[in-house]
Amino acid sequence: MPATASRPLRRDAQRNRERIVAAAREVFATRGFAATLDDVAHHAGVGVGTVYRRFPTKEALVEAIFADRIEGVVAVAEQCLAEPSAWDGLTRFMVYACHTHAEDRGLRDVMLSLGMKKRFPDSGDRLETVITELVARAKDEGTLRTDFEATDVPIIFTMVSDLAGAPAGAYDRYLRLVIDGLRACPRNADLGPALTRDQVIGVLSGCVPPVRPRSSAAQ
Amino acid sequence: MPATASRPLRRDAQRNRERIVAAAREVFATRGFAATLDDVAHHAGVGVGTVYRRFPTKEALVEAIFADRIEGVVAVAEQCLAEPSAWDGLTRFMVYACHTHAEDRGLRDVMLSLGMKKRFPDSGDRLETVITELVARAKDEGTLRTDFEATDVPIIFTMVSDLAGAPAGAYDRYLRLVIDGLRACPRNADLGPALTRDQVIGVLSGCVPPVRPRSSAAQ
DNA sequence: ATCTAAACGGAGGGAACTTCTCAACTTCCG
DNA sequence: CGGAAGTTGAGAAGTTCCCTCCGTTTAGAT
Repeated sequence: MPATASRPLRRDAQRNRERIVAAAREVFATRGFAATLDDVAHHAGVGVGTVYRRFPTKEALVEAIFADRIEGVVAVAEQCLAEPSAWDGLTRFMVYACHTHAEDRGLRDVMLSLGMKKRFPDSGDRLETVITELVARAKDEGTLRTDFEATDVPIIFTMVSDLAGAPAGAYDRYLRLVIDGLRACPRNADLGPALTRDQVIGVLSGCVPPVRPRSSAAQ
Repeated sequence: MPATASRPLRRDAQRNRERIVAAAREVFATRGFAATLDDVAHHAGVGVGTVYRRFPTKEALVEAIFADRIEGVVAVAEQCLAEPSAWDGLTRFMVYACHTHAEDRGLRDVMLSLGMKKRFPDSGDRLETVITELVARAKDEGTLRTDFEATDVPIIFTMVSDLAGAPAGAYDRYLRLVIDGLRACPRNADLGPALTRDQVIGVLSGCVPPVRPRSSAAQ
């Protein structure tokens, strides 16, 4: 699916575009939004100017790169809804999501900023709907503790994805630990009230670096 | 306990020193290591030059401010060892530590960087010893899952302290969730091998900003 | 009241980062 | 081969931040 193809790119330009996209995927995967366009350009073996010719802003590059990945995650989430066991569906989704976050820090950054609806608002909506459903079904089933809420899911993603840079399998260990705490069990502590959607967004925006590193903090 | 008091400070200097310390505590508490000395100076109502006269580097200020706090945490940890129930001792320590982290982001940053032994190496050693003991006792007691290790403790601190900026009580919710996953329980998943000490240090250094914001990433 | 060493302030040096531009050059392709 | 499309990479312009410098103020002893 080429971009708005008003005219086919010259062959070398096309080749460079592909190089840029490939390099950007790699660089964003390891450094997340913190990656710079100089990095990307250097990695692709082209000048920065070339990157800017193809993608007017860093934001545009991010969108070009992650659109399909995000859709992929949403698709998996929707598949998980079809799982016969609601518990398995929910946990399979969480494991899958954390796995992608650990593999690709850029994807993590995009996904965790989905709630703000600045990028990919449609995918964001769909994902929210699915997660809400997944949680509701698992509670109905009786396997998920009843004081768990859909808003907890992205928070857990944030917590676990701290470990993205860790040696392979580390995030897995802690995700399993957390999931073991999610089971309905009489010995469980009482969690108290869940965070509201807005509170979650507040927390997440503190954990995801902005695409443009300029602005820092309010007062 | 005045610093190496070769000569008593002039009264105005002493007053300013105290103001600086107080302001630094506040500013570091909210912004962590990311706080700037300009911030501190402004907050204290003095010029930056005054801060530098009293504390030769930012590092020195950090050490002056957090030495006693760190010792306080270590002391609590040691008290927790005396708790009759090993489980209560361990969890009380974890809750306490996370509480302090949520209240004071600077303290969090210091504590999580303790393992590198650059600052407060003695307190760091003592804390490590106590945590190891706390974990061992709870496993002996049979209340803590046997695949949990002492190296997991600081990682859990990191995960939960992501939520430090969140509305009051948020970190509490997720800490309780994680702790519920720590109980020995036949239904638990198998966690697999724990992280080594070095791996933990690697993870933590990725989560704690450096005091000096210069260096970013290796190649 | 005077005087001097101590303390002060805060502009700005310098280093490290960014994103993004532009004028000079190169490559493709009809 | 001519010219449009593409490339280049130094650097403009903007951040942020640590720390220094030095003219000015002031505490406090005489």
